[in-house]
Amino acid sequence: MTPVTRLGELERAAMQVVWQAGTATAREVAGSLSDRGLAYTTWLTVLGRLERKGLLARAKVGRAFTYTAVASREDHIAVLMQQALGQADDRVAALQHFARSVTPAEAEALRTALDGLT
Amino acid sequence: MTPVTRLGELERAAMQVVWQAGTATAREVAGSLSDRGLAYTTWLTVLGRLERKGLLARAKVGRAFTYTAVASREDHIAVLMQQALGQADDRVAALQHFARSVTPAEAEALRTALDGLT
DNA sequence: CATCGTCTACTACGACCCGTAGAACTTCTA
DNA sequence: TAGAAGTTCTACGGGTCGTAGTAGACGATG
Repeated sequence: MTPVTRLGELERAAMQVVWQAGTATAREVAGSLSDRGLAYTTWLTVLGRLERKGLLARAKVGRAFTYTAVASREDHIAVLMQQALGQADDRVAALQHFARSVTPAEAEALRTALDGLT
Repeated sequence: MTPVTRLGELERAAMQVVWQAGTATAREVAGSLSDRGLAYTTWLTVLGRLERKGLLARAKVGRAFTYTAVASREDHIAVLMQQALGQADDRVAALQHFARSVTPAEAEALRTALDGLT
């Protein structure tokens, strides 16, 4: 199982912007991350790669493309966590270890989320 | 925060062997994974890289080195999961999503693990 | 219609990672 | 002391990622 999602630093940054914005053009992403001082075409390349990887979808709006995340940030993270978990020999044991690594507030949130499962 | 652990396929396989065995020499790892038909020195390189990455520690025993995992598999996995979680904007929301992605049995295990927290 | 600004596609390069392994050096051991 | 076993060093080829230029498409504008 080749890891579904192997992102670089720039790619992750771009995803964050798109997730935050819901939808964004290349220019908006570039603007949002202009503190990095990178060329506009760099972001075009990054967004293109993210699309090829299936993380973003794009649609032409006017003259430009608009990028949207295929999965929500939370879903994406859940996939990553499941991927990590997939390396476990004993998934239950791994989950128990993980449970011990979250903050009390997060533990509480997890508990209620688990209780909320139908 | 540069991702602490970015492993390749061979590296992961070697880690699995070491975790399983508790401690292993290069030859033992090579033997365990001999179905891959790789040269002994390939495994030496892989183990060396894992040591450089801080995942394995080694100690001379007789003429050969013995490799041991620095962290347990479960701890390692918990770190990976936390790393994924670290990309969340809202950790609680991400955890809730994750909770919905585990099997019922795992949910049950998680619940009891959480209840067992002091 | 000619031109300019915007946007995209294509191409590229260097750094680094990983799979893969040979060559050479060290060190027991018979 | 020669051979076996083990290790270190070096290296190469493919892939990913950061980074960006160039050229081409398309629409607006005088």
